[in-house]
Amino acid sequence: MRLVVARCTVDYEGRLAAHLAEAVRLIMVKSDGCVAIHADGGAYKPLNWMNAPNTLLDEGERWVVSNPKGERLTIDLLEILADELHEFGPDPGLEKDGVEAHLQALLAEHPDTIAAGLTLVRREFPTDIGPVDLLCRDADGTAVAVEVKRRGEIDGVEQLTRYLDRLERDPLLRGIRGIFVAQIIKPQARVLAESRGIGWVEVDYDALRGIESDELRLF
Amino acid sequence: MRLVVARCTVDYEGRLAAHLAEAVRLIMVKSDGCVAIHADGGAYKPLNWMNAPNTLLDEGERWVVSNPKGERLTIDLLEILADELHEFGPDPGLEKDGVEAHLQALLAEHPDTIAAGLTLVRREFPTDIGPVDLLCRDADGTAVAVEVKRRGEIDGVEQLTRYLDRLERDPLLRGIRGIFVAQIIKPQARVLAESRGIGWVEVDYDALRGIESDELRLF
DNA sequence: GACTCTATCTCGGTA
DNA sequence: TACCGAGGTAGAGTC
Repeated sequence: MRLVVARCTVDYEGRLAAHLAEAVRLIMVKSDGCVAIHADGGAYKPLNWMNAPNTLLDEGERWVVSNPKGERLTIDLLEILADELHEFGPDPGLEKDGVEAHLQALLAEHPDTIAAGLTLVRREFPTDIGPVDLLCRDADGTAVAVEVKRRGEIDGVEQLTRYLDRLERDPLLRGIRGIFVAQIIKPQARVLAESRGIGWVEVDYDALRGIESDELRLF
Repeated sequence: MRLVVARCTVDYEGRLAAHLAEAVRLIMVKSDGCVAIHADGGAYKPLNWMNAPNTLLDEGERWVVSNPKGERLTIDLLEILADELHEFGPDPGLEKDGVEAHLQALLAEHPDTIAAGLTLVRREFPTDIGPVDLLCRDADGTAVAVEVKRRGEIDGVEQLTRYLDRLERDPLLRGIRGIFVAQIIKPQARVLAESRGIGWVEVDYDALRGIESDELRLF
């Protein structure tokens, strides 16, 4: 990784046009060629960047980074304050725990925490516009499509509505109803769900994990 | 900005749990206190980060960054390869050109490029579920709600549908129709729009800019 | 390759 | 402050 601290101006031409007036910034060039310009504040997101694959043309006081899509990042270096190269070696990468996929897996194991009597038919049940998170049956044998989100917002209700629309056309699933499940469901999403006859349930992730670990303890 | 290159392990506990096994990485500490851990490859996004406001507790070989929301980032430094401090000064920030707001402004100036005879009533016309990009009238005096996107996808059609649903309840707007406008509209979005009686138009951003600059040239 | 959806989304606006 | 919508969304997974 090459780290350059320099007074510079930057121009990006591509999906939009953007300009950075003169200031001191960090220019990070990673070993895969991607370039990021950071200010000393704000978020983790750089002011400007160029992902790999690209080609960096180093003309000394001007760098031009361009990629096959026709995007171009031009960096004019007015004063270089530091320029260092570091060897990093490989990175094992990030291990995550607690994202939507995990919540979905927990719910698939314990569908009755969504609604009493619910049993799982299949996870990621396919439709022609994408897979439904959980397809279940309730105690009466009625099909139930479940959409799982970490945070329940209006988009999720729209998504479930589209799935229900498709699934209703399948004779085996006729009469299907929907349940929107999330750790927190925003008021607007609740209202929209209710107005469409879709149920909604807030689930407690930590409680689900608790059930899981209790069961593991039995073995 | 403090730049530390170190062999380290990192743990994040907060909105999820995440762990980074031992490797050499860049630890960036910006002057507003935010911390980002970068690998030497991949995208511009750091592996782990903590935004301001937060507090960094430096215990030498262990840093603990915590924030008021209860998130915590723990960095264990096994070997420090570089540790530098740079003064940056203020940053004038990024100037952007060519985003949706600009497209909307151009279309508001030239509503007839959307459909012949269209005149603007108001930009950002309010409804109780959010503002419609453009409210217009066509040559017959019929109200027309226009949703503008840079890229036309299914979400935009859903959004416009919700607005139309609301606007139809206003006696002054009864009979309102919708037009979905974008630089590129995906086939699925077209089909959905058509199935709901919503019109769609692809507009040429550069051509609109051309009209604009031609007009400026007259002054 | 195209499409879909998640994200510690981030970021900016507004009420 | 919370809510809402845009993003050069990026990135992963699937088909």
